[in-house]
Amino acid sequence: MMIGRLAADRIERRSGVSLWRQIADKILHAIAVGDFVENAALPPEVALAERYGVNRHTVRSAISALVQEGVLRAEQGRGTFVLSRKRLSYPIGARTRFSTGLQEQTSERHIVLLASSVEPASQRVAEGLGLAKGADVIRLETRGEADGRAVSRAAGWFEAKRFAGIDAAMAETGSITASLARFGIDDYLRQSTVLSARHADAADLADLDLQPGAIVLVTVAVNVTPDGQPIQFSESRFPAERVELKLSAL
Amino acid sequence: MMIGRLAADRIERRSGVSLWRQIADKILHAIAVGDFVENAALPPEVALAERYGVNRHTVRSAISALVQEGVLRAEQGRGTFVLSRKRLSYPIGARTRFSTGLQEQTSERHIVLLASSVEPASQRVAEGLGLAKGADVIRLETRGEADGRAVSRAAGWFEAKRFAGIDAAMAETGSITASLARFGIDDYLRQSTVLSARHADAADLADLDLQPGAIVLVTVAVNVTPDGQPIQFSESRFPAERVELKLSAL
DNA sequence: TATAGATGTCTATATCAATAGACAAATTTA
DNA sequence: TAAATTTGTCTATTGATATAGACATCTATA
Repeated sequence: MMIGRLAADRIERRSGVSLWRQIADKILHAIAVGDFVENAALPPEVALAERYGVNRHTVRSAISALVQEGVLRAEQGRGTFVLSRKRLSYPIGARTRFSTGLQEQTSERHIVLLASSVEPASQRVAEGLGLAKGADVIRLETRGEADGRAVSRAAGWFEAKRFAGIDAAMAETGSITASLARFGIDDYLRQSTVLSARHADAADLADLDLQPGAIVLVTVAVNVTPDGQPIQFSESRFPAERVELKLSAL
Repeated sequence: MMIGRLAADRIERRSGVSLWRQIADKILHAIAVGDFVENAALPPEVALAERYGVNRHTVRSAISALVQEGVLRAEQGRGTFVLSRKRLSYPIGARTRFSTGLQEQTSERHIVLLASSVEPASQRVAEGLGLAKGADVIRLETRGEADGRAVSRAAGWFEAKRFAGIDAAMAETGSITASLARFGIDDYLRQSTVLSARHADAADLADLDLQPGAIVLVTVAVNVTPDGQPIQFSESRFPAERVELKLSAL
């Protein structure tokens, strides 16, 4: 049998994605995988240019974008250095909680409530929560942050009748778990999670402080009480360059 | 409290991703989400141009790329029609199997063995399988296809000593489950799954028949026997435009 | 059979992306 | 201190990307 060929470090031209963007992505990937080590210097520009088969100026465009993003720092005469940390590993399982899973990887994390509103349930929200379409639901828009970096952006929907005032509780406690506890929910489980990925749109870019072209992981999930009552429908977006999802307790 | 603003259907300029590529991605997304319906006509080019705030010719570039990909069909004088099907929902859970989960969504699916080889275990493979680094492992390179479309591309590693000949079994049966059965493994469980997403690299583009700029979901997983012995370490890539991952039995 | 509405083709122009080469400026090393 | 290495800046050229407008061609419909 033949031996599978290794994936070449090559670049696609005329693809609608500029070479400098592709190379920036490769450098990000190399950092995430550990090929380029934190606090160490990247190979010099001429070496990278040869490695990727492009002009040195093209490599410089990629590097300058990553400097802009805060991933690299260039020093004239010395080299270009990796600043960025490794990706966080966000656990997803039966008892997915924001804070708990990141405890060991970060020194600080919290959830910010960006906005809240009452609205009629859309088709999918109604289905997820087992309500009639159009029933009143409360929507909470939140951002998760860890060590000063945005790591998630989520919308959560709750039945308005049952959870009236959860927006205030969330604003006060900064925790979904603590807010639900005020409504007598001491425990809840992840019933289902659907996962996809796409390019960040304009809203993601602003919310998660990303650069155009970035990728977001998207989860759509339903949380239920231990006896199976749906209590929360949510859609979360994670910046793929900063977060990987670790599916646990399967 | 303020009401969260809706994500605008807007476009990023000077991002390294050309406008036509971004619009092609948006159209793909709209199809996947059901905004543009299968077999129906897209809005006319001038309407799309206005909607996305670009020139009609830019929309035409996006459409012509998708026609090239086989997603759309343009007919002069009539309109542009959606050919592509919805995304498959690939289940991931304790008993993740390729064929079983896609049965109800597809009329035909199978796994192709592309290549196999014996190699020394890398650090992560050795860790995953609980072997010493450098121990001989068998690598199987496979592609999953459903209704004639590539839906996954995977590399699987098995301990060479214990599973000698699994490459031949795989070539013959076209099934990991059936091949493992020949070695006395009647059941196995998904122990862990780590998920990430990135832009498709050159290898992905060729293997999964994607266009540059496409996104792939990547899972790294370990399968174990019911009593916890690791038997398979795998890295799978799924084209995000064709597949979403449904995490079940959490 | 006109006419409106849709895609297809052409020309022209401005800007972005990529390559090429030369040299400056800062830092490290011999 | 001199040389080598590395990032920074500049000019120039080519091709891809995006906009703009005019008009052709095909289809469905009033």
